[in-house]
Parts: sequence; C-alpha cells; structure tokens
Amino acid sequence: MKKRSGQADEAHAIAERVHSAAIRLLRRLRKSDAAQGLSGPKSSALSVLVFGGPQTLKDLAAAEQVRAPTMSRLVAELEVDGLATKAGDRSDRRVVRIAATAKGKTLLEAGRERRLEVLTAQVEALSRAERETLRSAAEILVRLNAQG
Amino acid sequence: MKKRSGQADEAHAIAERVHSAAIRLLRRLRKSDAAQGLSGPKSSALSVLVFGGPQTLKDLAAAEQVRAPTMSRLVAELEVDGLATKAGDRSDRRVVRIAATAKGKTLLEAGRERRLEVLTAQVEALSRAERETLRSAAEILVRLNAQG
DNA sequence: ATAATTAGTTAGCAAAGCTAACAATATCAC
DNA sequence: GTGATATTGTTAGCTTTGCTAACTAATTAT
Repeated sequence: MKKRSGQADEAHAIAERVHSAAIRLLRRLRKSDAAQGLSGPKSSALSVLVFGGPQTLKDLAAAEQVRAPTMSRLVAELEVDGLATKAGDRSDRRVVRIAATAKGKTLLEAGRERRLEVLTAQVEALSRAERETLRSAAEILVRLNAQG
Repeated sequence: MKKRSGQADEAHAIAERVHSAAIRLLRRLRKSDAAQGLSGPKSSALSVLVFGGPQTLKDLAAAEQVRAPTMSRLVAELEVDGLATKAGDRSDRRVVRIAATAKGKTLLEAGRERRLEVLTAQVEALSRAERETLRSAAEILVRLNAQG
C-alpha cells in the first residue's frame, strides 16, 4: 500500500496520463513515416540541423538526447542519402561540423508535412481554447525535458 | 514555397511542438527504465492487462497499436518472467487469453512508479494552472489518438 | 614532454518493430 | 457434410535504433 499526499497523487496521475498519451501519439505517427524515405530519428536529427543550423556531432547528439555513436551512425546514413554533410573544423580538428544539404531541407519539409498531416488536421479541428491548451502543454513539457 | 491559411499554419506549428515534446519526453523517460527489469513496451502492455483485464493477443496488440507478432513476442517474454499467463479459450480454440499475474501487477506498480518518479516530482512542482494544462492536454491527445 | 581529456568512430549486442509464411481452428457456401 | 475462406496466433528472418566498450586522433593541462 502506497501512501501519498493528495497533491503528489494528483501529480502522479497527470504524469501517467501524459506519458501514456505521448506513447500512443508517437506510435500512431510512426506509421505515416515508413511510406516515405525518412525515419523518425533521422527526420528529427535533420530537423535540428535545419532549424538550429550546422552543429558538431556532440551537440547534435545532446539535442537529440542520444549517445554519440548513435548519432554518428544516423549522420553517416543521412550523408549517404545526400541529406547532410560533414566537414572538419579548421580550428579544432577533432570536431566535425554537420550541416543539412538543400536536398535535406526539402525532404525534411515533405517528411514532417506528411508525418504530421493527420495530427495537424486534427489540431485544426479543435476549439481555440483546446489548441491553446496543447500549445501551452508542449511548452511546459519542453521546459521540464530541459530540466533533465 | 508552401502556402497555408493562418489557422492551418498555427495548427501545424502546434502539431510540431507537441510531436517534438513527446519524442523528447519519451527518450528521457526511457532511461530510468533499464535500471529495472521492465522495458517500456512490456510495461505498457502489462499495464493494459492490469487495468483492462485479461484479453486476447489480438486485442492486446490493437490496444498497443502493434502487430500481432510483436505482441506475441512481448507476451512470451512476460510469460517467461512470470508476469503474465496465457490460457486457451475453450469456446474458440484459436484464441489465447492473456492475463497479468499477481507478480506482474506488483512489478508494474513498482515499474511505473520508478519510471515516472522524476516526471511526477516535476509535475508536482508546477503551478496549479500548469498542472491543469497538462491534464487537459493529455485528455485531448488521448481523444485524438482514439480518432486514429 | 607527458598525462589527461575530449571528439568521433567502429564493433558488437539487445530491444522492438515489421512482413512473409505457416498451422490450427472457425465459419460460410453449397 | 465438405471444401473454400476467415481468423488467430506463431515462427523465422530482416531492419532500425539504441547502448557500451574499445579505439584513434587531437587538444589541453601539468
């Protein structure tokens, strides 16, 4: 028997629901992915490159909350597909600067578009207040995620 | 160049943010998982069994938005660990009824507890209004997910 | 100059998803 | 009833994505 304060109990219930909703959302979106050439993690990494500009592998891995070897491989694959480039840094020759190519940017757009098509339509059908709730919740989560 | 109505544009931006927040949240939570014996998908499946009662493999797979072979393996692993049982149905001998064991229920509790510990603490530290926002957002997402 | 740290890669493993192919049972058409 | 078709679940084998451990190369600190 667990004993908790009312507030902690409420927080726990909210955490569970948010967690569960996130799991199901991603599983659902994953499906519209395969149809096209850009998997979830690759799309996400490319997105960071497009919107955050060229970065080192380490930073990219950190942004994606993934270990260096994992990102190293993802980037290698993006490079093979001509979606990103690696270039050595002159001042510190250990680091590799990774950038999205024009092709990468284009494909990213198309990919995220399709991936989020259904969700976007659903969000559009919500009331103004509900949309605002989602937007605020996303912001809160981003903040919590950053906290670690 | 994409052209969109202001409202669709807003919906798209919200969809992106929600998506991104969900990705990062799950990546973060996944880490506190490994420490213990119950991975994300297994924990989730077990949860369905505990809260939804015994089910056929097909229903369980549908609830988890996963294909039958995937669920078949997850259940087999849960069974090996003594967390779930499979029993044939007498009236339709094709189907297998899957149920959580007492051990499974206990472990599920402990698992989700630990998995959500950090998030719960963070949610607890939020303002009342922020907590309410998260709760509402989770509800909205669950509804959208159910729509397909 | 040498030691320690940092950035990235390679190799090899595990988890979780998929499809294709199959066995066993149920249901339907006739 | 019997043969064709559906459904349920499993097995085999592949892919993707994550990890750690071990390594190289380059930089920084002592």
